[in-house]
Amino acid sequence: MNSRYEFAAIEKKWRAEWEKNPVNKEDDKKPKYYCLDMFPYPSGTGLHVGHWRGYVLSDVISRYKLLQGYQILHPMGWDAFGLPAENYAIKTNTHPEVSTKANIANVKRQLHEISAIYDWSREINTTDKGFYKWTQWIFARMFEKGLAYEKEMPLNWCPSCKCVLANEEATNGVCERCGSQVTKKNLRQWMLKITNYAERLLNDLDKLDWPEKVKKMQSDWIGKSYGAEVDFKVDGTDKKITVYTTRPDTLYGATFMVLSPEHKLVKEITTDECRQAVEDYCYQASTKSSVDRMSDKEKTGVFTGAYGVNPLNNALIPIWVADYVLADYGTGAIMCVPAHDERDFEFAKKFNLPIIQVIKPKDEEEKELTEAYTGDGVMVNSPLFEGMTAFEAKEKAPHMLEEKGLGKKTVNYKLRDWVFSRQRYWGEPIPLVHCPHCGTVVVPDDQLPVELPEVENYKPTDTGESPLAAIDSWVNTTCPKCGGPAKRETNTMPQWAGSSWYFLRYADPHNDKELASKEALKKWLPVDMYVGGVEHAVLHLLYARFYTKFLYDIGVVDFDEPFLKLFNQGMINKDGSKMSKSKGNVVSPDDLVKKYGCDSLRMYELFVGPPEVDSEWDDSGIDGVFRYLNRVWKFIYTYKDKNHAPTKESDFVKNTMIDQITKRLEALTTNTVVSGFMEYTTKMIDIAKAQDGIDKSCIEDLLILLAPFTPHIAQELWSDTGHEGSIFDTSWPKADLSKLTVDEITIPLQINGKFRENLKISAESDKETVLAKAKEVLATRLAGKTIVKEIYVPNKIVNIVVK
RNA sequence: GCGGACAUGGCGGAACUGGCAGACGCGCCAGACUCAAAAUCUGGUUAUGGUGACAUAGUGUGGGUUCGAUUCCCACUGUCCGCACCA
Repeated sequence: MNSRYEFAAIEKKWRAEWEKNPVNKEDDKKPKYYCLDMFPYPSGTGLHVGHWRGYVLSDVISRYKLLQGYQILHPMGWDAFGLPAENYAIKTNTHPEVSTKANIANVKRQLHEISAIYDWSREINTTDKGFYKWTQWIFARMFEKGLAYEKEMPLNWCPSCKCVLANEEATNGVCERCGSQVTKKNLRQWMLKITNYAERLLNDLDKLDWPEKVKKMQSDWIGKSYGAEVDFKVDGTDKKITVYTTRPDTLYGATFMVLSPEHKLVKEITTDECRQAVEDYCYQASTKSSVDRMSDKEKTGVFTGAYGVNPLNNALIPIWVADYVLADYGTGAIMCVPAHDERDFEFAKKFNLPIIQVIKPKDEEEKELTEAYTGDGVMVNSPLFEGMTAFEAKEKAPHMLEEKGLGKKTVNYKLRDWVFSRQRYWGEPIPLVHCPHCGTVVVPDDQLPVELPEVENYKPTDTGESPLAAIDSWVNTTCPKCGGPAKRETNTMPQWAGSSWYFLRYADPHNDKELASKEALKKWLPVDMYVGGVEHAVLHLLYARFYTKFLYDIGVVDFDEPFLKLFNQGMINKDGSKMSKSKGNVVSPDDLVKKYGCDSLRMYELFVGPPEVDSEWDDSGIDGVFRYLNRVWKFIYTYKDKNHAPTKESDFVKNTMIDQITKRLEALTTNTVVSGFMEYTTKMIDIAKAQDGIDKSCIEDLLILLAPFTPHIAQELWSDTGHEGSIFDTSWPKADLSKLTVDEITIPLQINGKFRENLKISAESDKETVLAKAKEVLATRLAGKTIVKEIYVPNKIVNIVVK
């Protein structure tokens, strides 16, 4: 054993050994633990220290569970289809297939530097034919079950990516990928009925051990609301307008109605005098981008000339058209109660429409409203709800209206169906064929995968058509049903398609008969721990849950939630902002590994701050853990042959260390795990120095505890201290709690809540003894004062209250 | 606008269910070793006053509950995040 910690040689040696003999072996006698990272998209810029954070954490968890006697599935793969990969290819003028391959090679090299226990025999790649065959297979099942449908509607269109976007990809009216402003384009697209699953996606959140923040984001995104649909007759016609409202209690306060510009009754009810203005308005609304439409501060709108009839009191109220009403939520039409809704209030003020108050705030005089009142209160001017409070009426109104045949109780969701087709080359072809006789026909399973053809020109077009549409030899095919000439669907799937189910494939990655065998799925799934960034809270994580529930429904899997526990690691910032190439603040792990070694960097990644919180990267901080590992090396080098019988002291330190490290690791507060290592190692070294030797088991347990964090040095020292084989074949030590008791305790003494002295006293002392001793110690400070109260919290504190 | 999270030394951060604030690390200062430097080791490091043991103040601001508050409650300020006309 060398007296110096030669990390480079040690790490090289053990990495080679572990490549030959992986420490993680399958053993069906053991319980399973599936620890998964959100698989990366193979980016051209490679990994930085921020990426390491999550990968190190999941590896530490995997190795810890391994030592606890589990068989571990800890796989890695590539999310390689989709816009990021394709945009990178276009930018560098390389075919996406070529650039993706090169990027994977580079990122894979970097991942090896982490020395994680990935099972590379299970590596997957969403762009492999053997993989996307099953991505298509799942789509085919959805199509058969009626969950995939085609619809023409105004969609989010990114002019830079030249592609439609799902709602989840266009939050704030900005393209999730490139940051361009999203416009609207009327297109015929494939949709997935994720809304069929809205209720289950919402309710089952309760089952999940996920960060509350992510659950809340999902439930807000699903956006369930309770209310009523109410029918308003259009005066002088036989038509009726159905509105959705969450405040049916305020029905008597409705003074006008608003239809969205896209509402199909707009044309039919508009009077001739108003027709020109309404048509102009609707045309303008249709050309506005969603950003413009949202960012308009002033409300706009036009009167249709028609009137609706309030079903409760037959009052005639004007019907307007305004773009603040969304076509695709509720019924696309609303009743407006300006007295009790902020938006309606603003609109009424601007267009001088009447305001009728139907809720009187409690303990307040009636006065003219200067803003909408949305709180609770007493119902007024509302015969049907006489004597109720507003919130009471809100509860009861849907039912009351239903009984009267004026409306019905309704539930609405903000969640929209998932726009599933993309006008891009680099994605899974949608396995459908359009036949002039048979209509849209799904490609039979035995003809899957529908392969992505190799093309010269993969760049997106401006027409809203995929580049695939230009390849006649690929587009023209025969109908699987009638054998006649037919055309292939030319859109591809969005980048989320593969990642919505990839975690299943790891269980059985080479299966060409099924997406994964029943046995393999039963053995490994669901995922026990999922580690990744919070940016996928409503994208990938929602889609993956939807896919899993669908596969559960058709009997492919026997669980309906894919990820039991989710951990979101925080971002690592540099100089106060997110690392990015353009800011030039990217810290590469490669250099740090060279300078300090993999073990030091792993440990520092965990030490830099609480893992769920964003942290600031400081290069000099790694010196601390590097020094620590050198201290460990020197400690063991010095004392490995100086065994000393266990003492009360050494037992106490050893067992507190085991107890604390385990507790802190279970809580995933890894920064305190590392500080614990430093603290307890120092204490051990002090003991060893004092008695010139140390109980061998102290060293052994320290090394096993260190193994998940710094595997190379732990293994090297394990071998150097005369142990055969892998340290990962040992097991995680258990603290002997009986060794944690002490004879003498130190109790802080306070006077009036302020710390004054410490009292050392036998741990068995009773209250009287402690208080008597305490007063003795504090005697000079208590002289001349009157004791009002004496407080003793056993083993914690003494507080004497004086006047 | 609505909703959520957070606020502790020069810096990153500890403090379990209310009980010695500042663990651990970085940085800095001093000392040891050295011809010297690096590395390493030892000690110090919230502020103010004092040679000193010690005293006083102190966890964004103002209040409250309590013997005792970084921790609980109320109001405010600031930072970050999510949603954003969802009727």
